[in-house]
Amino acid sequence: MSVRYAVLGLISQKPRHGYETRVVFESLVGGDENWEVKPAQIYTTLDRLEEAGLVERSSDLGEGEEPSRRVFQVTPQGEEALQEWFASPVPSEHQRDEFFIKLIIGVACRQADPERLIQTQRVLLFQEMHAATNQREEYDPHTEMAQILLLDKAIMHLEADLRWLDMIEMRLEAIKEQPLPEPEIRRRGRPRKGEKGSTYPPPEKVVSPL
Amino acid sequence: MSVRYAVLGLISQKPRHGYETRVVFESLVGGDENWEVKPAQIYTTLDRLEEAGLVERSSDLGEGEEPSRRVFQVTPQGEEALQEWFASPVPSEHQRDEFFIKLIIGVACRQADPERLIQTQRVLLFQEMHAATNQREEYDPHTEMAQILLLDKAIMHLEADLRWLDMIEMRLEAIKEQPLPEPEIRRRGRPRKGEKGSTYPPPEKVVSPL
DNA sequence: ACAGCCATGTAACTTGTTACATGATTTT
DNA sequence: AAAATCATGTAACAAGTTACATGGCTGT
Repeated sequence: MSVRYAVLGLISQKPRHGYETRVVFESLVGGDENWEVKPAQIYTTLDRLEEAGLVERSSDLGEGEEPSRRVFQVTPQGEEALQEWFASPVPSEHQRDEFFIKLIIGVACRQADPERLIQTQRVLLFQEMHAATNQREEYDPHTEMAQILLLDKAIMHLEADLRWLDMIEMRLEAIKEQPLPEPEIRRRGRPRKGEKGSTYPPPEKVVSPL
Repeated sequence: MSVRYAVLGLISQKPRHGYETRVVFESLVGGDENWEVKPAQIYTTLDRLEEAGLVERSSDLGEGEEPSRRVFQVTPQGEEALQEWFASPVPSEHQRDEFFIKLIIGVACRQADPERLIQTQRVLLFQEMHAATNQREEYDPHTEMAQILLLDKAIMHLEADLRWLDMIEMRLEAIKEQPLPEPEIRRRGRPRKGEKGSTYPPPEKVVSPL
């Protein structure tokens, strides 16, 4: 969801074609090693933005140069969508930790050695940490601050993941003893008199506390 | 990618049908509020696992009960795939921070107020932190350790995000002064003699340092 | 018989990736 | 002319979400 609006924003700043959009985006965000955007994604997002009416083909192609490149400019609706995007905060992604589910299921099915799982995971995290801190030092704090900040975030999250791995290891014995839950499985059809309601509740509107 | 193998693992532990898989998975991971899996995803993944030959329809349906439910069991290839999954660590997700790209582009295009962006983001993070810590206290440490651990991870990441937001705020003046980069845009066609290579390099095989 | 409820699908859509074709331009 | 190189595109796929239809069972 982020690339869509990033592309829209870049085009709103100035009409651009696909390649230019990609190159500017990647240089903003430290492309090559950090946040790579595949060319195909740029072109398909441009198509989709155009289809949504947020962007349109620009007829003026600079100085008559550059034929055969589709230059896009933003439409009023595009500007509007962009403002909405700016106005709304970004919710954290839900907690879908693949490692954890692997550990839990591996333990519950007794098909994997938990110590080994944790160890290989830790090795990978250390490698990633190493790579991130090394690369951080290669950036110029003056001209490449964005890249540094992004790497800082990655490093902080890696630290958290490592500490979390320690927490898991400390409670490993307890985890091992946890059996696979056997929750109530219901037949098809309407529940009987005493049976409780759905496991899959309707959206539960959470009202903002502010 | 995680749900695919989670489903495979649960089925390898014992033949199951779609609903049972979903309910067990959610109860493993603290479903309702934490890691929700839509029914549709379970059924489609089951179809895909079957198509991939990792899972097959089980003919024995318990005690002759339960007709009209597709019960699946794992195949030898499924077991194999599962072992591969267990053996390989989970790489951290790449750093694609939507808030950050929003901030950078908003600043560069002078279309958004950075202080306001940061403030609304911080408010949301605080809310999420509050919700997470509150919910953590409602779990029973003995029987719902998995849910607690997942929430711990979420909390640690929220802490990191809040600290990171502080870092960004401290460097905000510097960020504001950074102009949109204007990298070299190349024409189509082969580059001229002196021009440097591609912005989009082939995969760059990184050899593990171990 | 009918209404309500819920598991079980199915279809369409979204974001993103992989793999491959096409086209322009320059070097050899 | 041929090869090299890269931008531009297209098609197919993957994982996940949303919306909606279907079918089986129970209560009234």
